[in-house]
Amino acid sequence: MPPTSRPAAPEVTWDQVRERLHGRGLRWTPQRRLLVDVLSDTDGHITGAELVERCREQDPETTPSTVYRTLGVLEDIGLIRHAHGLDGREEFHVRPAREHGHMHCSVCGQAWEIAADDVKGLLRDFERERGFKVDLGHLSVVGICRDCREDDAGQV
Amino acid sequence: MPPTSRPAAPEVTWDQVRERLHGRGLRWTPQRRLLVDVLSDTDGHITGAELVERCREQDPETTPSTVYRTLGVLEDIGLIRHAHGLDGREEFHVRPAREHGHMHCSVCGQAWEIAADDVKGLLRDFERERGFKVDLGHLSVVGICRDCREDDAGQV
DNA sequence: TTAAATGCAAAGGGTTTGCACCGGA
DNA sequence: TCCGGTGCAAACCCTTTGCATTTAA
Repeated sequence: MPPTSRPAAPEVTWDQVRERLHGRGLRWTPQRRLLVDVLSDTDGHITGAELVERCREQDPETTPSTVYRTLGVLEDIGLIRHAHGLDGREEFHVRPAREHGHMHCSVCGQAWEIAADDVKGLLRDFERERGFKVDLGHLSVVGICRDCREDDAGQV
Repeated sequence: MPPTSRPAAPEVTWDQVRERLHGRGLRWTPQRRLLVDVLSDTDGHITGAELVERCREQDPETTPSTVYRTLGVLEDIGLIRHAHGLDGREEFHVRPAREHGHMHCSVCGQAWEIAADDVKGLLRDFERERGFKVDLGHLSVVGICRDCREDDAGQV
């Protein structure tokens, strides 16, 4: 099972972002372009603060407020999603072709993706038994991964 | 399906907390007693800030630092656990006889408990296929509940 | 007696907001 | 032109920390 960072292969045609924005009467600015670029180089999850930092690497003028506001906009138009990491901070990720959740190891901090297929029983059961529509993109399962269990057998 | 707040029925003999603390060379103080009392009146999940507030209702002298430090201690000795709520904030809950996760509706904000039984397939699959030990107490499933789907059929 | 715990006040960190100015369309 | 976006700075909120003081055991 691969760690959270693997080769990108952006699912979204980023050139289309501009049009999606325009379609809603929103604007395409250099700052938004930069953020979109940074996001397109991201395949795993990344916090808002980290995005600010990466944008600053490209353009030191970047200000947090703009980044956070743009994140909101991008989420509104459905290009990114957020979930919550181990520490409870928001983590954004580029909305993939297939929605996925995350699996976090509380020992090593590594994270992996969870595909709908990996939890189809869960999705089905919640739907059937509770009428609850699980938001896969928001699902995060915390626990201890195989490696950490082996490294440190028999801990809480 | 009951909402998150239901009759208490504390699983833990709170009188024993004192002894657990003593057992570790830690102390039983009025402030800790108050927090433990407040916690024992809580069956769902509650944020640190809310705990501070509730303690203040009983004793306006309560200071946040003491509450947060005590929460850490109580978690260390295994009396409470924390997970992350919808907004990513830490939510503490009294460690129940049976560990459980939480199911949050992103529309109405209501939350329900998830028992091991409700997700036994998930626990088993992750164990078998990934060697991953899921931390049920940390599991939170976000989505849309039956009522909200009915109220507002056909929204994102 | 003495280490643990408290209270205060201040720092911290990420995120949000108000507001005047700027600039895509 | 005009409304959306930006940048700045300050506010916010919850949480953590340092340190002198208090207190449980």
